[in-house]
Parts: sequence; C-alpha cells; structure tokens
Amino acid sequence: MNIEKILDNIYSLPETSKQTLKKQITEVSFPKGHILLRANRIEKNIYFIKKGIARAYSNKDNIEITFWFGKEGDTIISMKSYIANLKGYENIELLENCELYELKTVNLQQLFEEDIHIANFGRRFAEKELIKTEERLISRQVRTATERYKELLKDSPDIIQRVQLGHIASYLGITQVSLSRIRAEMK
Amino acid sequence: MNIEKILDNIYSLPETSKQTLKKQITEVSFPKGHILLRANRIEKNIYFIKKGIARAYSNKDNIEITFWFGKEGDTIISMKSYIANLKGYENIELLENCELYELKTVNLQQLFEEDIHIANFGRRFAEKELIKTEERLISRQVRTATERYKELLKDSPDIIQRVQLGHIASYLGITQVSLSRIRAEMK
DNA sequence: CGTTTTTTTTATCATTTGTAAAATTTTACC
DNA sequence: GGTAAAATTTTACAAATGATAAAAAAAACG
Repeated sequence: MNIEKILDNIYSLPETSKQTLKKQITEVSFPKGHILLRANRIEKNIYFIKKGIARAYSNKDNIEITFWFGKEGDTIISMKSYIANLKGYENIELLENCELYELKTVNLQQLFEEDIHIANFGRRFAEKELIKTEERLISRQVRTATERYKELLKDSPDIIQRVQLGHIASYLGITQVSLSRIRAEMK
Repeated sequence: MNIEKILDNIYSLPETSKQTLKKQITEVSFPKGHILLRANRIEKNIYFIKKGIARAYSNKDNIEITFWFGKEGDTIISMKSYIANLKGYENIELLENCELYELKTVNLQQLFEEDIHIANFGRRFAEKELIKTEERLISRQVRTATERYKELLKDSPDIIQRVQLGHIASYLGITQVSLSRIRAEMK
C-alpha cells in the first residue's frame, strides 16, 4: 500500500500540507524476524507498513505476550514514546520481510505546531487509533476467547493465514492448547 | 475540580484560545443513578467531571459489564460518537450525585478547524485517552486478575472505596465471588 | 433504633482452562 | 526429495475459576 493512500486513509490533507508531510518520509526495508522497536526505550521513529506484517509483544516472566498485529496500511509506533516521550512497553517483530515508510517523530511534532491541517491530521490519527484500541479492550472484556477468535477470523482472515497460532493464542489471551481446542470444536 | 484545571491538565492553551473554548462549556448536575449516555445512540455532548464518579457498561446477555470508571477531572464521552459520529457501546451511569461540565461536540469540532491551538488540544486529548486505553488493554493481557486488582488498589484506591465490588469485579473481568476470594487471600 | 434491602463473603460442586508431554503435521533447507 | 526443525494438535491430569445457594455483614430508611 503506497504512502499516498495510507495518509489519505488517516485524514484528507490539502495538497500543500500533504507534500510538506511526505517530504519527511523515507522508505526502508527489513527482513523477517527483525526487531524494529524495543521495549524500555524511547523510540524516535514511527513507521507505516507498505508491505508485510508485524506483531507487538511484551515479556512477562520470560513469556512473550502478543497484543497487536499490523499489516499493510497500519502504523508501527511506540505510543508511549510518541505521545509522552517515555519508554514503551512493546517489542515490534517483523513476521515477514517488510517494506516500510519511516517518519521521525520530532519532525512530525514540529509540523503540528506550524500547520493546522497537519495538527488535525495528528488528531485524527490518535482518534482512529483510540477507537481501534477501545474496540479491542471492550471486545476483550465482553466476549469470550472463542467469540474473539471468530471475530478475528471474520475481520482479519489474513492474520490467521499469515501468523502462527502460538502468537494468535497469546493475542487472544489463551494458551495454544485452548486455541487448538476451539479450532477442533469449530470443524 | 474546576474547568480551568481540567483543561490545563489536557493541554496548555494560550489564554485567548482557552477563553474561546470555555465559552462553549456549561455546568450541569445530575443525581446518583442517572444514566448520562446510552449505548446505541449517537451522543452529542461530552462531559468533564467536576465532582462525582461514574461508570461505563455494556449489556451482554442481560448482564452488565463495566469497563470504565471516571472520577473528578476525567472525561465522560462516547468515543464512537465523538470520533466517528457512530452509535456508541457504552451506557454511562453516575454512581454519585455529580457536577459536570458539558460541551457540545459540534462546537468543539468547529473550533478544531479554526484554531490551531485548539486542534492541538484535541490531538493531545485523544493521545492521552489513547495511552490510558492502551495501558488498560496491555494490563488486561499481561496481568492476572489478582495483579490488576492490586494495581487498581494502588492507582485508584478511591475507586475501591466509592464503588461497589460487583462493578469492580466486572471491570476486572472476574465474578464477584472470585474477587471476594482474592480479597480474602490478601488479608 | 429496628427493620428491610443491598452488598459481600463463604461453601460446595461443576466446568473451564492450564501444564506438561507425546504424537502428528507442516515447513524449511540442504 | 529427504531430513531436520518448527509448529500444531492431542491426551491426561492438575489447578483455577465459575455457578449457585446460603449466611453474614453493611447500608438505607422510616
């Protein structure tokens, strides 16, 4: 997915503002398995996924807990770093060879102060991420693991195709054995 | 908590912008038990809590599932309504007699287009809510119910004082009986 | 202050989910 | 294509959590 479309999906910027923003963005590539962002660091860049898939995870008692998947069009970001300039909780691992668009946080923040359209772009970005995060939180609270698996299957069938089930089980908050049981019952 | 302080906590606005925003805000009061916002509606107002406490809940198979508590300084909002102009998932119940500041969403959105400082205020607001929501999601994924109870006890001891345990159990994602067991073990 | 209602705790039993290990299937790579 | 490695499923057993009911405690109210 190209950068033009990714930006437009977030907020419809006037052409001049869009050009200003695009000037700050470069293309980068990393292989499968690369750790793009690390927990307990203040990360300086954000990324948009042109091609590939990634996951965010935290370590808890030497166990990796996956809590996010991203694919084409999604943003890879340490929210804590971006918003509060604090160390983040997430490691981001690329699960496929990835092509990414890179943007330095400081440059974006500079533009927020100078251009009202880009400020509203930034507002819209945070708002959209907020809705997604809230939806996941509520889903987690209200639905059972089985329901959430079916929801994922419906909303993101490609995630289930492209990501190994151990990560998906972790994301759903259950063990791989439980996920196996759920899948067996659905046949 | 007065409106001056609430706004300042979100984003430090220049005095003229702050006055512009404050002109759109009025004070209202409602009794304990009042349902301020309802699920499956597009809500037109947002509220800041001057005094009192509230919870958000959804209904699932005739059971109320609480997923948020707000107190002095917090914002009561249907994110889906505010951000996407769509019906929200939450009912908001006031758990005490409340004094609130009311702001019409349309008026705020108008100001986002006109005043870069207010646009950045809106960005900051969404970003801060995002961090809070993300923190809760990760906490839910990474920590056990017992750990989350202790976290709540540490971060918001007043919630546990002021809210009945049935709501807190629901918020933690466990039954009231389980919460009782957790509390018994901690003595 | 005493009564009623609501909230919280306790006890018992059933169900779900987790842990560990083995069996099977799929994938990666020489 | 064959072998090794990795991923997934299955099984057996243990631990945790839920459902239900009932008792105890606390709060609300005349």
